[in-house]
Formats: sequence, C-alpha cells, structure tokens
Amino acid sequence: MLSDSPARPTSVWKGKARASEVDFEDLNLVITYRHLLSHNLGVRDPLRVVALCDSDAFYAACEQVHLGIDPSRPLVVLQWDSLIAVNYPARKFGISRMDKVKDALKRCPELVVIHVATYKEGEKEPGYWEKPDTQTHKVSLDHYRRESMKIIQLFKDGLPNGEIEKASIDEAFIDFTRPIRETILERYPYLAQVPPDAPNGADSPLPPPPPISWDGLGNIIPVHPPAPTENSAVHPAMSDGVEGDDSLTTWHDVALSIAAELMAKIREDVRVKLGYTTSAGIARNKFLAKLTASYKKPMSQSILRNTAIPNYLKPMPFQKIRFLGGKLGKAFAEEYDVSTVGADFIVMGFRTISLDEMQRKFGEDSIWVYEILRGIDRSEVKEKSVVNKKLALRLNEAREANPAQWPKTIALHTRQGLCVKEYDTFRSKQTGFPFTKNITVDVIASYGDRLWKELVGTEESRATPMKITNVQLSFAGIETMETGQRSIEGFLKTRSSSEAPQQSDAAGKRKRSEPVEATPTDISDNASFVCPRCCKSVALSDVWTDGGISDEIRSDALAALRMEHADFHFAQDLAKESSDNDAPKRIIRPIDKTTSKKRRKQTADDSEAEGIAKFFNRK
DNA sequence: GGACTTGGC
DNA sequence: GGGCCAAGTCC
Repeated sequence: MLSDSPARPTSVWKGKARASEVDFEDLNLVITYRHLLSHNLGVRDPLRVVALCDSDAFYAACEQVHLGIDPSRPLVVLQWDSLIAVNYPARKFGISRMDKVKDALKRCPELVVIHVATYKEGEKEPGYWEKPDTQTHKVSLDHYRRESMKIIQLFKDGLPNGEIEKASIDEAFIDFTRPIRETILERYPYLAQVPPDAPNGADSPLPPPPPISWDGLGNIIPVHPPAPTENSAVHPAMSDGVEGDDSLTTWHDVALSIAAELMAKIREDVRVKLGYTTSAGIARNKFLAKLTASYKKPMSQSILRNTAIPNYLKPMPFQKIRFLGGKLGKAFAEEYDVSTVGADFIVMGFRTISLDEMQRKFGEDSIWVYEILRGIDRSEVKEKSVVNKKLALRLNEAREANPAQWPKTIALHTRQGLCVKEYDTFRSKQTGFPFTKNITVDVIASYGDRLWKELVGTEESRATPMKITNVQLSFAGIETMETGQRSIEGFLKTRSSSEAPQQSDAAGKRKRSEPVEATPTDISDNASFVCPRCCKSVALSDVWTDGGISDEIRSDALAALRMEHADFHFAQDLAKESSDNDAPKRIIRPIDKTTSKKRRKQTADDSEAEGIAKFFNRK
C-alpha cells in the first residue's frame, strides 16, 4: 500500500525498519561534551536546528516590488480569471485565493489586480498583456523564479556555513546546526575542553545552560497552549512562551535561540535588499520547522522548543501533514478512525498499537508515519550546489540537436550502478526551459548543471562515492516556432540585426525597451549597464557580484535586470497616463511614438519611485 | 520514451 | 477549486 506513494524520507530505515525506544525519548536528551564537540552527528545531532523560511504571498510580493507599488495596498495576482496570490492587505478584506476577480473587487474596489506575465504567441519575451487568453498565451513564472534565486542567494551569503535547501519557489530549509555549534563555542569557550574532573570524561553532561532571553527572537510556541474552550483569561504562566521557568532551559533551547538570531538577521537582509517579507519556523527538524512556520504569518518567526512538541502536535489534523494528505492519510484515518495527530492517536490508542502491527497493515515504510506523528523526522537538509563538469560533455551532444524547435522542458536522467533491475538506481529531474532564453550551449549547460547538482550532488556533499553509469539529458514538450522552420540561430541573427541594429549584441538580444529618442548607446559590462532612456547606470547588487556566482548566472541576472528596468519605465508611463487601448497589447511594453511623446522628463524623484531598481546599486 | 498518476503549491 | 509543475510508475 505504501509503496505506491511518492518518495518519502525513508532512506534512513531502508532495509530494516526498526526503531528503538530511545528514539522516542529524546525530547530532552542530556547533551554531553561529546555531543557538542562532535562534528558529524548528522540528523541525530541533539543540537540540530532546522528552519523553514518562506516568503509571504510571494507572487503578490514579487509584483508589488517589481512595479513599485506601496506594500500596504491590497493586491492580487491573477491567472486567467482566478486568483493565484493574495497579499496580506487584501486578505484583510476577506479576499481569498478561491474568489473570482469580480467578487474580490466587490469586497475591495481599490484592489490592485495584476495578471501574471504571459508569453504571447509570436513574442519572445513574457509580458503583461491586456487580455491574456489561454489559447494564445502561456503563463510565465520566470520573474518569480529569478526573485526566488536572489532570496536563496541571500540566505547563502548570510550563512556560509549552513546548509540551504530550496524546497519550492517561495520556501527554503536551512540547517543551522553547524553555525550554532560555532557560536556556542565562541560564546561559551569553557565548553571547548572536557574538564579534567568530569565524571564520565567526554560523555559527561554539559554544565547547565545560561538563561535565555527570548526577547525579539520570535514567537515561542507555548508548552501548554491556552485551552480554546475556556474564556480567554489565561494564567500568565500558561501563555508565556517559556512559562517563567528557566530551570527547564536546555542546551537545545540555546541552540534554538541562536538559530533565531541568525534567522532574523537573514530575513531582515532579504527585506532590506529585495523588499520581501518572510515568515520562518525554527525547530529540531524539517517537518517541525515547516509546521512551526505556519504558527504565525506574515512577517514573523516562531520557535518550537522540544518540550512544546507533544502539545503542539496533538491537535494537528494529521492529513495536513506532507505525504499524508492523499490516499495514504485516508487509509490511516479509516483504519484507526482518527483525524488528529494526538488526541486520538497517541493519547488514546496509537501507542498501544505496536509498530509491528502498523507495519503489518501498512507496510514496512509506515515507520515513517509512526515517527512523524511523534515529531521525529530524520530527513536531511540537502544543499544543492557546486558544479560538475562531466555533464558539459554530454551537453555538447544536445547542442548539436536540431535547433528549429523550442523545448519547454529540459530533463536529466541518471542511472546508478549496473543492476538494470534495481529501480531505485534510476533517477530523474526536470525543469522548465523558458522561451526567454537564447538557446546556446551555455544556457543549456547551466540548466544541465543545475539539474545535475540537484540530482547527483557533488563528491563533497556525499559520504560515499557515487558511480553514475548512465547520464541522459533531454528536451521535452517541443513546440515549433510560430513562423515555422527557421533555425534558432537564424532567428536570433535576424532579430538582433533588424531590431537593434545599433545595439551591442548582448543588448540587442535582451532588450525589451527600444527608446525612440534616446542615445543608442547601451554600454554594458558583466555587472551593469547604462539605460539609454534615463541615462542612469544600473548595476547588479553585490548579491550577484560578491563571488560564488558564475558568469552565466550573472549574465542571466543582468539580462533580467535590464528587462526589469525597462519594465519599470513602461509601468511608470502607464501610471502617468491612461493607455490608448485597441488591440491586445503589452500593458508593459516597448515604447511607441504615442507614449514616448508624452513621456515626462526624468526628475530627481524618479529614484525613489523606481520599483525594483531601487534595490540595485547605482553607480 | 511517452502516457498517466500523484501530490504540492 | 483549478492550473501548473515536478517526479514517479507503467507499459
């Protein structure tokens, strides 16, 4: 039964699914010198702290930042006629993702409605159109992906020693264990040596931890949550996060508090440099971090102490847990006639149901469920990074492919080992291949590299060497170009010479804005360019230039910045004047004579109004 | 390798 | 609720 389900984090138990009693008694493990001074305890590290950080109403925030809209204004992002993102100001009006635009506007007439950018048939770049139609347009999430990458980059910059795993477009897991260990040893250097009189040597417990001030570190999830049925007059000791009892403080709490400091710093960095507010959950593992993040949103971080885990999990509808939302969770619910993690399960009966019985009914893998209901999750935070070169060779083959067609997806498959029958050894990973990209070796290579990193990792990131015996890179969802059979090369050549004869090659391929009257010079290096329209030099922020970023990625980022800067001008023009609308056209679009004539002069106040560009350094 | 399923956002 | 996407399985 379980074997039909998607990959769950079962690898730790692969083969022999057993758990010892001690695994469930570890909420308040005694931490010893050996624990503190070891460096590779992995997922069983008693000081382990993981955070999940996600962006608040991410797509909405992307548009708000992009277009320089006041963040306090209610705003929604539309896809065809349904809402795909609703920012928090809009939620105050009771608008939810399930509403139709009309209903949303009824609730809030001043609502800013932005349709997600789309590729229009025959256009090379995504844009904002007046009447996007499912028949002729394709949704583009490219901008959100770029913004997502920037956020991840800030996480990495802020935590060079941590592990970061991008979990989705708007969230990432961060493993703070290593930075925490460093900080503890820095702040409490006396812990670095096992005292000579320690009774059990390195296995002696650490001295009692210092008291912790949780002030400003976030919401501490209470050990005894206020009972919802009582009137709201709660005993202070029950609502106070630490419940006034520092004697219960553990070294893991110290670890959590350090993680909270670091997390707050990184989140602030994201807010200041990119304009996105985030929410985070901090706890002992990924599963709990994710749950904790939703404790309070937006613009908030929450901390789940080990002692608070049982009561926090109890009322949780367990079908909301990742991988238990589908038929698996349903099977459990029906078998045991329960709906929440704790109330029925653990307190009444679950602990009386032996792991053996569960495994008989639901298969070996159900130990994963058994554990997760108790807040145990040994899945790693896996960083996906660093380059691998082998793949470039493979990619050269793809380079030779017939370029007359445009792939929508690029996929990488690998096979490990020689045993053909072992299904587990086959793996694959795919990602979208946007129309915006010029199809060159470099672009293919960067995508291939990325997939490779995610699929295989690197020598450094693995304990055991991996023998990949087969690598396959492929395109899928191939569509022919609108006007037919021209090769990509021919297409690009025509385009850069006819549309942008006076531009540098790089600029010609990427620019969306062709200002009619501006000087045609658009000098660019690999980190900045001069906008011919406002004559300002726009540069990538040091997020992109500080190092650790490949030239490819940086050049993508610069191209994106160029597009965004152009978009800014169009958006600004639009804000100034109602557009003359006839046929569907780009709402944010290359300037034509009518708009350029009316274009106002550049003034000093431009700099403060300038949407996304304000987050980049100006030279 | 493509069609289909499942699950998550 | 539904469009979209990733990843796995089946044939």
